[in-house]
Amino acid sequence: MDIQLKRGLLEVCVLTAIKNEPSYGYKIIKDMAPYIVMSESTLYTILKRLEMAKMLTVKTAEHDGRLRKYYHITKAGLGRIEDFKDEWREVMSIYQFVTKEDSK
Amino acid sequence: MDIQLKRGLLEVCVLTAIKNEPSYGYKIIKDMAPYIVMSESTLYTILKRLEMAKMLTVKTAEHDGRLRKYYHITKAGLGRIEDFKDEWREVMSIYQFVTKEDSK
DNA sequence: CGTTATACTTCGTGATACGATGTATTATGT
DNA sequence: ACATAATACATCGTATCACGAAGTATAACG
Repeated sequence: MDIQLKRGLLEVCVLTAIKNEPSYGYKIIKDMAPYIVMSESTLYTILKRLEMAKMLTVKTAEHDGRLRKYYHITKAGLGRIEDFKDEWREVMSIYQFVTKEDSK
Repeated sequence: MDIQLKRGLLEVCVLTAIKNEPSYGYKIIKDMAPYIVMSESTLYTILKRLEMAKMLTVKTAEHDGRLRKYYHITKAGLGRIEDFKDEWREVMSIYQFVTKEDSK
């Protein structure tokens, strides 16, 4: 998928992936894979960015002797998803501009 | 509109704006304004990029004593629009992932 | 005669997705 | 038993790209 097209979607996808229950990096990538593929470096960058923006919080926990960082969505994070949905109207209007058969 | 969300759309919008008839920078911006707002620096950067990619060709012409650079779409440009439409399936699948009410 | 509209250009900057690379541990296969 | 893959996270450098700012120039308008 075109990288430019992904740019507006990745953040919201990550938030969506932790919306219903907290998750951790490795699992987020697997869960999103059927919809959108992202590299680990991208994911962890985004997670850090979302944490800085207080859209999620992090809790480190041990699982089978291995550390996992669980990401929990915040109200700001949920708000970000809603904003995205609102903006989608504009996106669809642009899509229609592109797909409408010639104005002639 | 969120700048990241625009990234995957701008190029295709520009191509769409010259799809039915050749146009020039200033007019393209005006024509697209109802759908998507872009600055002049952005547009001219994109036009140059699309020219390099041979998705459009340029013909300078005089109009009322002022120069205008008319941009004509090429087959590659039309192909780019079609590719975009194909990719839209994926985009919509992502949108549904984001908007589907909780998986519980 | 100044302001706005038309028309295009260049420069620097900030945001950001990605590949490459690295560190560790656990699981699987042969 | 030993190698390979899977799990899990982190960091660095790079390329792409939209944008604001600033500039050049002419025409139209009031």
